Amino acid sequence: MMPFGLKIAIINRAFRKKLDEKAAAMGLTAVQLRVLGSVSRLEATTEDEIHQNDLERLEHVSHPAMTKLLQRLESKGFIRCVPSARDRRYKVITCTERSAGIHNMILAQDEEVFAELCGTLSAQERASLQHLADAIVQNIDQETLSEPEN
Amino acid sequence: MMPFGLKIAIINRAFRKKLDEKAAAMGLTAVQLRVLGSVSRLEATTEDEIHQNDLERLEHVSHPAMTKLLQRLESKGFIRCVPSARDRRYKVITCTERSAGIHNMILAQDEEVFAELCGTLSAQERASLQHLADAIVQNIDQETLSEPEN
DNA sequence: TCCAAATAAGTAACTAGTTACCCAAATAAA
DNA sequence: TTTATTTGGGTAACTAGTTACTTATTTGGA
Repeated sequence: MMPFGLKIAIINRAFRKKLDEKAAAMGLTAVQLRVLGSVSRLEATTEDEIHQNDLERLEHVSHPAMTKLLQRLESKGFIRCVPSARDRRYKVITCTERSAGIHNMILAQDEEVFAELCGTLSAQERASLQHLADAIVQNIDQETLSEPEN
Repeated sequence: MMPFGLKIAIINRAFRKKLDEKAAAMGLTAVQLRVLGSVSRLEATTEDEIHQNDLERLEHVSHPAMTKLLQRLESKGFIRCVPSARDRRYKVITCTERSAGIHNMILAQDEEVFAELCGTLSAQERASLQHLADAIVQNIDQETLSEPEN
């Protein structure tokens, strides 16, 4: 009887709120922590330069939102942004000493919040939820790929 | 490997985006449509006055966010707000002629978006997803009830 | 009865998200 | 080679969300 859109919005807000409390210990917000985690994870898994563009596509977030996020992360000293030598349109994003290899810690905090939210769910239910969420995200990825006219 | 918080944020954004397209036909945003749906649904299911307070608790949204949302819905002529005669601190919210009984239509649009997002999921998987989301929302409701010190 | 605590709603200032528009650099075509 | 298109990033203006603070009304206790 409660619309699905409302459920998702409530879960999203509750998740962000819980993660905000953990992120505050580093002087960050939940969203900033999540993006920092993505930068650190990409840095650990690819040799390529990381561009703002990549983060926008990964998080399905608009240009200006990512611009402001990265400006805040840079001003707080968690990332560095320099123009690419290969193509000066691109902004190359790297972690600083302060945030190098931080993705494991951030992933652990994400899992803690997930566990808190799923208090009453069995291990099977949690796994099922992760699987279903993956499938939907994959659908969304697929759709945005097939409509590049924008 | 993708953190759950990121999955939820991506799904939430995709849902809002799809619903925004439908809501635009009425000159509303997805969030405004959702709140209007809640007002209309409460109006149809209870005899009590509907207060801003009730909507904040239902949607797990902060005071100021709801204040601004209701101001926009009122200025667009979709709801009316008057102080309660019983207790003038309360704001009584009602649908206008324009929005009376609109909750069924809004729920149908929500279900359409849900179906689009779940394109590749079986009926069992969709039902399972709804059930899991309900359980988490219930957990969140429970927690916020047990910590009223704020 | 009067004053203090509780509570509904509003305001200020901020982060996060959107669309729509601008600029600069690279690419491709004349 | 010069011009036009494409593409990455930035800016403006808005909605939506947050916390922290203020205001006003009701309630309850001295």
